[in-house]
Amino acid sequence: MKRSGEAGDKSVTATVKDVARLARVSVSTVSRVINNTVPVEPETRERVLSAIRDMDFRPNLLARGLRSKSGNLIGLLVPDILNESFALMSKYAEEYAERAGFALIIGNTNNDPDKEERFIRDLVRRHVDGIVFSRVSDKSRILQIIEESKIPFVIIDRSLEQEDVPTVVMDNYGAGVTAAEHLLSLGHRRFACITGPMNIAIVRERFLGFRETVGLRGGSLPDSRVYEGNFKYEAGARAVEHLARDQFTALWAHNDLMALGALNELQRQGKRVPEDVSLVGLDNISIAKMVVPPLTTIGQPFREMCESAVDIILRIRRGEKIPQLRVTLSPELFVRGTSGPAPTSAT
Amino acid sequence: MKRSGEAGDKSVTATVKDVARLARVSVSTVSRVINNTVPVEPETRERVLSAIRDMDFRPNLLARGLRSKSGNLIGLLVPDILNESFALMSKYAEEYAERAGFALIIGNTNNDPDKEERFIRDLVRRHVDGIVFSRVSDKSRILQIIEESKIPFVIIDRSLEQEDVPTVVMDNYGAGVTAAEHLLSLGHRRFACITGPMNIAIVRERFLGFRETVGLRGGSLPDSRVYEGNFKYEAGARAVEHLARDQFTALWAHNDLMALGALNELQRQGKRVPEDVSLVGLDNISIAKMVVPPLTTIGQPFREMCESAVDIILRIRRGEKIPQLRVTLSPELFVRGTSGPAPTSAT
DNA sequence: ATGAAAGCGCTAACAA
DNA sequence: TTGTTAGCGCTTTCAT
Repeated sequence: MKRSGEAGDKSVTATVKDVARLARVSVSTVSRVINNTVPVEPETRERVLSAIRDMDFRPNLLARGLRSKSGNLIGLLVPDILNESFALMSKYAEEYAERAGFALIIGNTNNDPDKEERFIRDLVRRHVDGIVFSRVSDKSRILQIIEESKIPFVIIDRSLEQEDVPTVVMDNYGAGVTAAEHLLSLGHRRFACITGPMNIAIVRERFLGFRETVGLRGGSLPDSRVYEGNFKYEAGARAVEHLARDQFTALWAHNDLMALGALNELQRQGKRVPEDVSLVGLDNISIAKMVVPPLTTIGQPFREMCESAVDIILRIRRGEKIPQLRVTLSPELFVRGTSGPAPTSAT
Repeated sequence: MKRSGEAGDKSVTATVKDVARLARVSVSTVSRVINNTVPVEPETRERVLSAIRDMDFRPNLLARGLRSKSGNLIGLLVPDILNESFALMSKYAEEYAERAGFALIIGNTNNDPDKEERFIRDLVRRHVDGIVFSRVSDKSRILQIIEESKIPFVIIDRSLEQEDVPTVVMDNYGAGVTAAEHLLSLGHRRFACITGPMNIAIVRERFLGFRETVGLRGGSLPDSRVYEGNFKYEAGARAVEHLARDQFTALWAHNDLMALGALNELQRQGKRVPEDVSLVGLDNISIAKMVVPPLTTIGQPFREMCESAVDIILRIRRGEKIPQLRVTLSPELFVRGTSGPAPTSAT
């Protein structure tokens, strides 16, 4: 049995053809009504719309995609969906994509360059309208695949050495400045820092902003008080063990997980936070405000970053010129319980 | 300029037609080689494969989907991607889907029934091969849409009143039994419980398993020591405030977030954990092992659940009969630092 | 074992 | 303003 074409036949998905028949117009007119491309006689238009309603017609996105090269789908690649920051990115990106009439297909690359490549290839085969990705690997091959595909793309949260690629990032240098200024304003002079992996560009930027600001304002941050971590909780604890013999009153960790690990180890050592040591994190993850004392931290502007990323994709797609290839957004400081005045005894 | 068809022309995506021309066969033969449908002369096959390699040909999934009703895509709907448990589900589901040759499109419904419906409708329009979803709303409309679409689906993690729907869940009753038995074996007799919202079926099951086991083995759990929470951190703290005047030595929270809130409030009240009160959670989220003392908890078998869910989708798709409509998997107990022997003074 | 041709459901020339 | 028609790139009869 083929489709019957009768009104009210909702059990089988209706097609433009069915709608056309019911509305007594051609399929192209149906298409015109759906897509608002060229004007249609109001009366005809009404007939079509009513037929669409009657049959509960919804255009097959595969057919549309095949024909018009747009399936209203945007791909998002994140390195680790278990990381709350990336889950947040997924959430916001999806919200903005939906608002613009696009669905979002999320790929969790699991920090695996091969998987990242497989994902990109899959997205290309699905002819997505754009790809937003937080890049993990530096294999230029991936960038090449995506550039060849002519699919609009934008890199989010991690910046590339290359400058000619659309990118949306937090002002990482600024985050370092913010952390330093907050602690300096509380009277601290002896600083320590737990960084992320130094081979990541944004990590170096964060550190630079922090160290330069500390230096400029008379604080001290010798190399012995800098610990290179890996963004994991355990690294924070290890860092504090490592820094234990050194005297410092202010500590900035490059993410909240390491800050939490550091907090835990500081307390285990009998140090009071913030009375003996002030601590600042970065990310503003949800547990940050649950620990005791609640963590002072810097929040990334993920909402704005995602909005901007989706917006850039849509602009490129429409053939618009992008005013600035690199969008930099400001971090936000959340002052809570782990930062306080520098101990007066410390000189 | 149309596609050139020359070997090595990778800048424009090659099509079956290009491959056919290069291999000097018809497009149908190319299709046969790709899909291994009917046997192809080894020599011809080699020619085709080599052409595919040369042109870096990858079938357009929209075209394939349009024609064969399968775009190798499975949809996953979760109520909140920020919830680590659902992020974990996304991760595992994606892994198993990829292993089976499918991509996963993740939808974050944000606990919004309307959004859930929009998502389902979108997935239907994309003709996905299956839908896995952790259901939020009880609007039967959604189930109706998805059933009408004839797309294979399975409900994961949340069970429905309806029995005739493919479902994969943890044994929630068993989780309650496990929690109770662990605490009973440590000598506890005076129990308390922080539950999730009682209108959720799995919450009632958890509670039932806990209460029945406690009752059967001579423990006490009066209604005054049962607090209905909402799965959030703050609810755990509130619960403990509420239960404060009551004497209990063992507390089970229906998720880790509430357990952590409870732990925090217990410590604030000066109660020692586990010396005065033993505490058990559920979920085994990553921070569970980071707090002090590390949280004893029950882990959901998400990995197996996702594997099973994807497997069920694929079976239905192949037209196989599902042996059991409802798959129930066992939880796992992780004994850590928040549970210990009942205080001897407590009678 | 292989090829020719039809067609999935849609959009976009091109005509009228 | 509307209809006719030709594909998008693939799979799948139906012949051979």
